[in-house]
Amino acid sequence: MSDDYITTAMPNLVGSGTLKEAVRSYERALILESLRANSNDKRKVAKLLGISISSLYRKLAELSIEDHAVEERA
Amino acid sequence: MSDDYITTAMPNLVGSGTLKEAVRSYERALILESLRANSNDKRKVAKLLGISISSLYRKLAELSIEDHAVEERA
DNA sequence: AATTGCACTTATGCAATTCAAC
DNA sequence: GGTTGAATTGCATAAGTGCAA
Repeated sequence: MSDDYITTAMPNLVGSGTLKEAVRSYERALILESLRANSNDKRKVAKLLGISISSLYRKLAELSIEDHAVEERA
Repeated sequence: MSDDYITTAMPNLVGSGTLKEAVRSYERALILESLRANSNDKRKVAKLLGISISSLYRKLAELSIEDHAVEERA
Protein backbone atom coordinates (compact mmCIF):
# COMPACT_ATOMS: atom_id res chain seq x y z
CA MET A 1 0.00 0.00 0.00
CA SER A 2 2.02 2.87 -1.25
CA ASP A 3 -0.81 5.37 -1.15
CA ASP A 4 -1.26 5.46 2.56
CA TYR A 5 -1.10 9.23 2.71
CA ILE A 6 -4.86 9.59 2.67
CA THR A 7 -5.46 7.20 5.50
CA THR A 8 -2.74 8.78 7.58
CA ALA A 9 -3.88 12.32 7.02
CA MET A 10 -7.61 11.97 7.03
CA PRO A 11 -8.76 10.09 10.10
CA ASN A 12 -8.13 13.22 12.09
CA LEU A 13 -10.93 14.91 10.25
CA VAL A 14 -13.24 12.83 12.35
CA GLY A 15 -11.95 14.05 15.65
CA SER A 16 -9.07 12.09 17.09
CA GLY A 17 -5.71 13.67 17.87
CA THR A 18 -4.73 17.27 18.32
CA LEU A 19 -4.90 19.93 15.67
CA LYS A 20 -1.13 20.11 15.67
CA GLU A 21 -0.78 16.40 15.01
CA ALA A 22 -3.41 16.48 12.31
CA VAL A 23 -1.77 19.37 10.53
CA ARG A 24 1.56 17.66 10.83
CA SER A 25 0.27 14.49 9.17
CA TYR A 26 -1.41 16.50 6.50
CA GLU A 27 1.68 18.55 5.72
CA ARG A 28 3.70 15.39 5.62
CA ALA A 29 1.36 13.75 3.11
CA LEU A 30 1.23 16.89 1.02
CA ILE A 31 4.97 17.34 0.83
CA LEU A 32 5.65 13.67 0.20
CA GLU A 33 3.12 13.66 -2.58
CA SER A 34 4.57 16.79 -4.14
CA LEU A 35 8.05 15.33 -4.04
CA ARG A 36 6.86 12.13 -5.66
CA ALA A 37 4.97 13.98 -8.35
CA ASN A 38 8.05 16.06 -9.09
CA SER A 39 10.81 13.49 -9.05
CA ASN A 40 12.10 14.71 -5.72
CA ASP A 41 13.03 18.08 -7.19
CA LYS A 42 13.12 20.06 -3.97
CA ARG A 43 13.71 23.46 -5.51
CA LYS A 44 10.67 22.99 -7.68
CA VAL A 45 8.53 21.65 -4.85
CA ALA A 46 9.46 24.51 -2.56
CA LYS A 47 8.43 26.96 -5.24
CA LEU A 48 5.21 25.09 -5.90
CA LEU A 49 4.33 25.02 -2.23
CA GLY A 50 5.21 28.67 -1.82
CA ILE A 51 7.92 28.22 0.78
CA SER A 52 11.65 28.80 0.74
CA ILE A 53 14.06 26.01 0.06
CA SER A 54 15.46 26.25 3.56
CA SER A 55 12.01 25.97 5.06
CA LEU A 56 11.38 22.90 2.99
CA TYR A 57 14.57 21.27 4.21
CA ARG A 58 13.65 22.10 7.78
CA LYS A 59 10.23 20.53 7.29
CA LEU A 60 11.76 17.44 5.74
CA ALA A 61 13.92 17.04 8.82
CA GLU A 62 11.13 17.84 11.24
CA LEU A 63 8.75 15.42 9.51
CA SER A 64 11.56 12.92 9.00
CA ILE A 65 10.93 12.54 5.31
CA GLU A 66 13.84 10.62 3.86
CA ASP A 67 14.86 10.65 0.25
CA HIS A 68 14.39 6.94 -0.16
CA ALA A 69 10.75 7.32 0.85
CA VAL A 70 10.17 9.43 -2.20
CA GLU A 71 11.64 7.06 -4.75
CA GLU A 72 8.36 5.89 -6.20
CA ARG A 73 6.09 6.98 -9.00
CA ALA A 74 7.29 9.59 -11.45
CA MET B 1 -24.02 20.51 -0.22
CA SER B 2 -23.29 20.72 3.43
CA ASP B 3 -20.33 18.38 3.47
CA ASP B 4 -18.06 20.36 1.23
CA TYR B 5 -15.16 20.16 3.66
CA ILE B 6 -13.56 17.24 1.91
CA THR B 7 -13.59 18.81 -1.51
CA THR B 8 -12.26 22.07 -0.16
CA ALA B 9 -9.47 20.52 1.84
CA MET B 10 -8.34 17.69 -0.34
CA PRO B 11 -7.68 18.90 -3.88
CA ASN B 12 -4.51 20.47 -2.60
CA LEU B 13 -3.12 17.03 -1.96
CA VAL B 14 -2.67 16.80 -5.67
CA GLY B 15 -0.49 19.81 -5.96
CA SER B 16 -2.31 23.09 -6.55
CA GLY B 17 -2.06 26.04 -4.16
CA THR B 18 0.50 26.85 -1.55
CA LEU B 19 1.17 24.83 1.56
CA LYS B 20 -0.15 27.65 3.66
CA GLU B 21 -3.43 27.75 1.77
CA ALA B 22 -3.77 23.99 1.91
CA VAL B 23 -3.17 23.89 5.63
CA ARG B 24 -5.58 26.73 6.10
CA SER B 25 -8.35 24.88 4.26
CA TYR B 26 -7.58 21.75 6.17
CA GLU B 27 -7.64 23.43 9.55
CA ARG B 28 -10.87 25.13 8.60
CA ALA B 29 -12.52 21.84 7.67
CA LEU B 30 -11.22 20.19 10.79
CA ILE B 31 -12.42 22.87 13.16
CA LEU B 32 -15.79 23.23 11.47
CA GLU B 33 -16.30 19.52 11.66
CA SER B 34 -15.33 19.40 15.31
CA LEU B 35 -17.70 22.22 16.13
CA ARG B 36 -20.53 20.50 14.31
CA ALA B 37 -19.85 17.21 16.00
CA ASN B 38 -19.86 18.95 19.36
CA SER B 39 -22.84 21.25 19.12
CA ASN B 40 -20.61 24.29 18.75
CA ASP B 41 -19.23 23.82 22.24
CA LYS B 42 -16.04 25.81 21.83
CA ARG B 43 -14.54 25.00 25.20
CA LYS B 44 -14.90 21.32 24.49
CA VAL B 45 -13.57 21.60 20.95
CA ALA B 46 -10.55 23.60 22.05
CA LYS B 47 -9.73 20.92 24.57
CA LEU B 48 -10.26 18.16 22.02
CA LEU B 49 -8.01 19.86 19.51
CA GLY B 50 -5.39 20.54 22.13
CA ILE B 51 -5.39 24.32 21.87
CA SER B 52 -6.41 27.08 24.23
CA ILE B 53 -9.80 28.68 24.04
CA SER B 54 -8.23 31.97 23.02
CA SER B 55 -6.35 30.35 20.20
CA LEU B 56 -9.53 28.75 18.99
CA TYR B 57 -11.30 32.10 18.92
CA ARG B 58 -8.41 33.61 17.02
CA LYS B 59 -8.58 30.82 14.49
CA LEU B 60 -12.31 31.20 14.11
CA ALA B 61 -11.78 34.84 13.29
CA GLU B 62 -8.83 34.22 11.02
CA LEU B 63 -10.69 31.48 9.14
CA SER B 64 -13.91 33.45 9.25
CA ILE B 65 -15.92 30.64 10.70
CA GLU B 66 -19.24 32.06 11.77
CA ASP B 67 -21.54 30.53 14.30
CA HIS B 68 -24.39 30.18 11.85
CA ALA B 69 -22.17 28.02 9.64
CA VAL B 70 -22.00 25.46 12.40
CA GLU B 71 -25.72 25.13 13.00
CA GLU B 72 -26.16 21.76 11.37
CA ARG B 73 -25.91 18.14 12.45
CA ALA B 74 -25.75 17.36 16.12
C1' DA C 1 -18.98 33.93 25.97
C1' DA C 2 -15.57 36.55 23.62
C1' DT C 3 -11.49 39.69 23.29
C1' DT C 4 -6.82 41.46 24.11
C1' DG C 5 -2.10 42.88 26.08
C1' DC C 6 1.86 40.63 27.06
C1' DA C 7 5.81 37.47 27.38
C1' DC C 8 7.42 33.72 25.17
C1' DT C 9 7.97 30.14 21.60
C1' DT C 10 8.00 28.66 16.97
C1' DA C 11 8.40 29.32 12.07
C1' DT C 12 10.15 31.98 8.25
C1' DG C 13 13.28 33.95 4.44
C1' DC C 14 17.67 35.38 3.27
C1' DA C 15 22.39 35.08 2.95
C1' DA C 16 26.36 32.89 4.19
C1' DT C 17 28.47 28.61 4.87
C1' DT C 18 29.55 23.82 4.63
C1' DC C 19 29.43 19.44 2.20
C1' DA C 20 29.81 16.23 -1.66
C1' DA C 21 30.77 14.69 -6.06
C1' DC C 22 33.35 15.45 -9.79
C1' DG D 1 43.17 22.79 -5.26
C1' DG D 2 38.70 24.38 -7.78
C1' DT D 3 33.96 24.47 -9.36
C1' DT D 4 29.21 23.39 -8.90
C1' DG D 5 24.91 22.28 -6.85
C1' DA D 6 22.75 20.39 -2.71
C1' DA D 7 22.15 20.78 2.23
C1' DT D 8 22.71 23.31 6.57
C1' DT D 9 22.77 27.18 9.73
C1' DG D 10 23.05 32.02 12.06
C1' DC D 11 20.37 35.70 12.40
C1' DA D 12 16.66 39.13 12.30
C1' DT D 13 11.81 39.37 11.78
C1' DA D 14 7.17 37.56 11.67
C1' DA D 15 3.58 34.67 13.22
C1' DG D 16 1.37 31.94 16.66
C1' DT D 17 0.55 30.56 21.57
C1' DG D 18 -1.26 30.37 26.54
C1' DC D 19 -2.39 32.94 30.34
C1' DA D 20 -4.57 36.24 32.87
C1' DA D 21 -7.12 40.19 32.80
